[in-house]
Amino acid sequence: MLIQKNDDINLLHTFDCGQCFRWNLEENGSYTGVVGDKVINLAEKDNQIITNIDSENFLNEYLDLNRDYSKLKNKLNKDIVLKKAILYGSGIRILKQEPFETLVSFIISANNNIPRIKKIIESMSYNFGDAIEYNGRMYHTFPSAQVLSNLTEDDLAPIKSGYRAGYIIDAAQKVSTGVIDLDSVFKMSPDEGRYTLKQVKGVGDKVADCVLLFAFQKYSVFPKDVWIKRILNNLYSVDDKAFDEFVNKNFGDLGGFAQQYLFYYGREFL
DNA sequence: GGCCAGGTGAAAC
DNA sequence: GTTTCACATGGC
Repeated sequence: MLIQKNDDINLLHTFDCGQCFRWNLEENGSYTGVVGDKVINLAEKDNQIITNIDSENFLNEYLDLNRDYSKLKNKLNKDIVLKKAILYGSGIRILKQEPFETLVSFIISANNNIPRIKKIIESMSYNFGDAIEYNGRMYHTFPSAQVLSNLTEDDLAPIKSGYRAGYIIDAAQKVSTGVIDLDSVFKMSPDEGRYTLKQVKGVGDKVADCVLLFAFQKYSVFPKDVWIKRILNNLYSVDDKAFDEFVNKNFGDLGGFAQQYLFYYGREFL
């Protein structure tokens, strides 16, 4: 299936900017990922996106194609540094990812590096998710909270998540039993959502903020990790103490978008 | 070998 | 409240 290309999407930038872990570049230049129970392949060709998915609505939603990025970019472009970052990361789109998967993925991300984060997530899916065949290959869904909640830390040993195994199980149990109602976070303010997510062991401000931004569409949230601290320090001479105020004042409601552009830009050049 | 990686929890001040 | 340290694992 073809969908008319929104002229403001770039698959490389979108899948490489650090928000997601399960999209991989194929030899032919297309990207394959597992989203929910679907294996999706996407390719850019001329001014169109070619995909195996027959639901245009599904992709519009996941890629947030109905959002007018030119509008928010126009606002952010007033900042000279951001203008460069936006040019560099043109076509980044913040995906609407599944909350539980995003929560567990960013729990795994703590004190870890990206290649290993991806390996652990793939291994977890391979061991505990459902198999799907696509194009002669087997793929695996991200395991449900229900399935993970019945595992022990020993069961998780094969995925090599280290001390995070207990955190993963805690998240699965709190979600599957309803101690935490993830759906309710959609309706919450960022502060309420952060408070709710932080009830899970292994979830602090940074992990919670990534989940709020990448799964719950809290676009004002600006996840604060070592990289973005380094980047703001370098590009704006903002130190740790001035960080929060600077971010609120300069990026406001669009903090999440600004964070993604700056993160992607800064990681390449700093 | 030691240090680091998209932090966090727990135990000190 | 703020600071300090351990934490599984793997790559360099």
